[in-house]
Amino acid sequence: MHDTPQFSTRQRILGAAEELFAERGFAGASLRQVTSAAKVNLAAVNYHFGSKDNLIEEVFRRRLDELSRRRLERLAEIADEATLESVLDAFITPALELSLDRKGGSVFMRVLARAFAEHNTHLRKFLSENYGYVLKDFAAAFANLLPQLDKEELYWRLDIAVGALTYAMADFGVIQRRPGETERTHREQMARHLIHFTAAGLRA
Amino acid sequence: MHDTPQFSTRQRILGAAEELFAERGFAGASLRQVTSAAKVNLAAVNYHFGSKDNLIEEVFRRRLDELSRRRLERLAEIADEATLESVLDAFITPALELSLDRKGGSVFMRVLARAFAEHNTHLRKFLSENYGYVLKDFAAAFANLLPQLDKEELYWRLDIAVGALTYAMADFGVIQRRPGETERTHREQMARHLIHFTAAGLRA
DNA sequence: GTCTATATTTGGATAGAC
DNA sequence: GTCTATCCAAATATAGAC
Repeated sequence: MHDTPQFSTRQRILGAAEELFAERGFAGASLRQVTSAAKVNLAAVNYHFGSKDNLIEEVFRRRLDELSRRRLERLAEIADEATLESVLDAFITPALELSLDRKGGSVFMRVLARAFAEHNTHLRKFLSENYGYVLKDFAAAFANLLPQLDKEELYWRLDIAVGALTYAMADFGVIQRRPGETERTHREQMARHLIHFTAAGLRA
Repeated sequence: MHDTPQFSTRQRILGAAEELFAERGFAGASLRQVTSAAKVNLAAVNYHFGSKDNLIEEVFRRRLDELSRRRLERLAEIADEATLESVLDAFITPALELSLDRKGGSVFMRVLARAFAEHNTHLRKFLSENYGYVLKDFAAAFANLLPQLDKEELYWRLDIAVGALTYAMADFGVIQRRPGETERTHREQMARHLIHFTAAGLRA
């Protein structure tokens, strides 16, 4: 009888890659570091993913498919009673839940923030082509709620808001809670403050 | 008679490194790419800076010494008539001016944003040890202007504000202006919107 | 201060046995 | 699907001539 690993080789690679990409960046984390952390053989990456670039895309796909679905689901649910706060909540809460529920989910928000900070053409194209519709739908929802703003003014504020959200949510994966506070409480507070702050900025 | 380069080898290396670090990250940009772009010999980096890590630190030092000085100068100037808007202006305008005046200054704001996105221990320590006092002084100014907020509430909002500012100012170095608009006008508008948005979020 | 040449390490990727 | 062994390109860094 031999060990039955809890996660498949493929899943272990994705998990280790996620963690190392968050910590050292896509260029900074080598495949050797990834396979070593995942406790799999170096050759396994190329067998399962073909190349490092494909591995990077898979790291995103694994989380973003579901995250996008849940964000749009929630946006649809609150359509009748949409406020700036409820729309922001529809965007933020699924990310918060991901960061709390899933092993590695919290780390992923940092990977996502890196992808935005990197102006890597290839990566941005991949994300925009596959998940750009989510941001578009949310932008439309905000436009409806802020009819007093002209198109240009709205553009500016959403740009700033997206930056603030991306940056703040990256910290879902950083431990900086005060003693006595649980991870969950800390992040829920963060989400609450983030909604409050951003809504005020948008309707300023 | 041979060419007299307008900038010294050292300066050319710093300029090329700044640009490539902004575009590809610290790990993503190799010294070969840097020296090639700077049109200097590969060995020149080690001669002038000793190592890649030292080069990275010098890229920051070259801009941050003056930027920090100007930010604090401006903060002192408006001390008597401090408002959220004027304090935010004291933080943002020197960065805006850097991005407009200096060759490569606009690119540097992207490098700075990368440094924040990277949770690189060594780099964060260097920045915090050498320039942390600037953020501390600004935090104190904000605390004075927001006496109704308890310490924790203030902490949250400043955290979110710093993220929004960092992220948005990185785009000082990205060309996305509309046709007919000058670079300067575009960035001045960005700064104006950023102050408006962030002030509203802080006093929400 | 700047060059050529090179030492040394590390990177991504693959071939072929099992 | 997973391993060992290896190829080859690219990385940082240095030695030594000029």
